[in-house]
Amino acid sequence: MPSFRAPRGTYDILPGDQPYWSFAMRTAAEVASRFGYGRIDTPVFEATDLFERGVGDATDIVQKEMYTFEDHGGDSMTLRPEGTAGVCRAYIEHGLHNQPQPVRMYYQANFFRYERPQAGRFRQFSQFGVEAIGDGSPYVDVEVMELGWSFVRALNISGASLRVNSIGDSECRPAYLDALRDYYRDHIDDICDDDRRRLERAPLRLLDCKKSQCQSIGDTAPKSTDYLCNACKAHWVLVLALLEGLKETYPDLDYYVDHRLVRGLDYYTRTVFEIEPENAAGQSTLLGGGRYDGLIEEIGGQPTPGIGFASGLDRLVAHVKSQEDFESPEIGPDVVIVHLGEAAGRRGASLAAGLRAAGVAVLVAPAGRSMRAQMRYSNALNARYALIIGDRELESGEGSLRPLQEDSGQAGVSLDVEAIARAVRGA
RNA sequence: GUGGGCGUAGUGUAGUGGUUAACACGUCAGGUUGUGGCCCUGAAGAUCGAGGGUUCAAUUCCCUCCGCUCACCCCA
Repeated sequence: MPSFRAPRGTYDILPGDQPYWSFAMRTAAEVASRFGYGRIDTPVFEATDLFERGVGDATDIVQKEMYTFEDHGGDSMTLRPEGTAGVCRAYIEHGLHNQPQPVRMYYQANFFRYERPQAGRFRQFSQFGVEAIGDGSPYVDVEVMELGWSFVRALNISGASLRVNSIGDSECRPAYLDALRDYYRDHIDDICDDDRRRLERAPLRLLDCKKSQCQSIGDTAPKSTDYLCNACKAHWVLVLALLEGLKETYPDLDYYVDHRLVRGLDYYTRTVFEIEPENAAGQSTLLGGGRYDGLIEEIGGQPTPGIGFASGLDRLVAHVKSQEDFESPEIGPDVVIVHLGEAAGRRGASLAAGLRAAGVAVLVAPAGRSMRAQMRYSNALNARYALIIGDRELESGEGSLRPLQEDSGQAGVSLDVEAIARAVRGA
């Protein structure tokens, strides 16, 4: 056994898997820019306070999942467990409220949470997320959902569904929570132990308990949308109307209101949503987000509305990989130089340098191997051509260029960069 | 943090209370004179996760630990 392995909950992405990742990341960037979102990168770590205040003291993330450390100056720092707090911090810090609102930004980055790994859940994970800050209108809510939906669609993931809900705001939520607690207190004997603990600490979470006994109780629990204040109600109604309108463009948009949809972070207000794959199970949420109208103010800015989502790239890539229709490019070098003898080796090395400088992808076969071995090597790398240089070629000044993607055919080519580059590109 | 499953070469697997732990893929080397893919031959590569125990003897039985994995929790 090797003495070192990737830390628990982390993994290596080897060259062979990179095509899946570049596809996902390229798609994310394309979709985001189509919607007018500009990329933002923020630091991997931030002041611990930012997350405690932004994400919420009471959340599991803050309570037990953060990678927190004290730096040498004595400040408490934390590896970012999510993306929104950092983006909002940047919005405030750089005065982005002076730009046309809303400010639309996206990120693609790694995040860190100390959790027990399982399928689709890692300690270092990758997210593509977007944030639209500075406009509280329902139009933006639906724009963000549309963005998320088209991203998942662009990844060729079919059968996904969009769940939406509204959990109100600071105005109307307290009354709803009271109603919810009252309801569950009446059923205190019927719910599971976990739920009894949740009752006071995180009442919203009662709703998405997976145990069957609790499910049926949740079904008849008070609905947040019945407790919305007038402003939240109007917002919600328009969100639904716009969502319905989206179906003109996306007839397969499978969205539905889920009264049990709540989210784990404290900052969410009003609209929340998730996209799940066809066979949802375990850690399957592909994308989740919502509105966070109190967050900017909470971390020291002017009251500013915002909405966004984050999608789990690790999970999305896993889906892409499982769908067999993904064709990997399988790209080899243009040329592998096969050389016999030291003089030919030196000549080959200098030709390789010249060709690379000219933009041709070239490898020199490992020195000291037989010609047969070098040819096998060229073939194994899926090269387009083998350029053979031995004593004969050195003397005549003409190398043998052998196409490897075809059964036969071999031509002489003058041993200079120009001629070889032309021959390789020519075809 | 709590449960279940699993730990044999780089990868995927087989196997047995007892002499040199097997197979496939991969890697490397050969298959005469300088030419790949298929094929053939050979080689390297495993303290059988670690430690302890039972036994004349353990990779195989038992315990502990570690690791991986799935699920709960929570979330992307």
